[in-house]
Amino acid sequence: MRIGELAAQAGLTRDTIRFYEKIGLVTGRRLPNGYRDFPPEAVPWLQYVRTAQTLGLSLAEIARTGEELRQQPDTATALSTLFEEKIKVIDARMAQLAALRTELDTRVGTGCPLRAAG
Amino acid sequence: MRIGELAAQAGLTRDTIRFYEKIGLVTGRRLPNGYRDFPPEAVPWLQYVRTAQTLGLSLAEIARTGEELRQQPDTATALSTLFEEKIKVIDARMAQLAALRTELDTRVGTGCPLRAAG
DNA sequence: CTTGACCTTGGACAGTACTCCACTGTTTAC
DNA sequence: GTAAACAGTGGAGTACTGTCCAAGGTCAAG
Repeated sequence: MRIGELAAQAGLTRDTIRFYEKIGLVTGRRLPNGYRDFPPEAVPWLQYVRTAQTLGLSLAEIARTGEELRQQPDTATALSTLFEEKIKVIDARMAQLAALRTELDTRVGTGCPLRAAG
Repeated sequence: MRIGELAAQAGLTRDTIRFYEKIGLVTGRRLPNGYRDFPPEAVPWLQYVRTAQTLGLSLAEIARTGEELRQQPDTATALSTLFEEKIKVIDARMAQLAALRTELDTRVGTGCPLRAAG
């Protein structure tokens, strides 16, 4: 798959994919003419990258994840472990938000002291 | 309150507060000697800024919130409205995370196709 | 009256995540 | 065989959110 098709399928620009390749977030082969050639798995991988980004992970962290994945002998197990970890991250973040929500909720109607300070 | 005390109470550096002032996120008067002088309300305001940041709001958006607050005649009501809106943001984000969690959950143990694509 | 803590400004620098550009080469369609 | 669509490179530029520094002014304590 060439860069244009990957870009279209992953919902990114070609420039973004070249940037991702530069920082090691995706890897691909080269065709004899020099064009990049990506495996089909690059599509779900980039979708996962998006997912991980919305979790607040930096691209560097996500790239590290990819590294680890490639070094695992049992990829399926490694993936499950990875997802379980991500779920923990989500749970922690949701708890954080819930606490924030409670805090704001109690402030509604109280007129707390933020007046004119901004 | 001078900048150092505000920084200490809000858990920020002086440089950060100067930066926030530059982008209109906090405002203060000046003492005759040129030192910045912040009102006590700046402390909870900056704490709110932190809160809003963890909600994923940019500093520009938060600054706009502050602007709006200052233009409201009934600040208590305006604040309640504001908090209610933030709670909606939280709820939306939590729903998003919950969906993500479900997605990852179903993938655990299935060995889906991310193999070696990173 | 000096020392040290605190304050000022302006500007440089950093890290993240892109985004755009010019210029050039390749492939595809007509 | 030529034009359009696609690909490559290198490098500059952008937006955001700070962080650090140098050079200097202010103030309280001893």
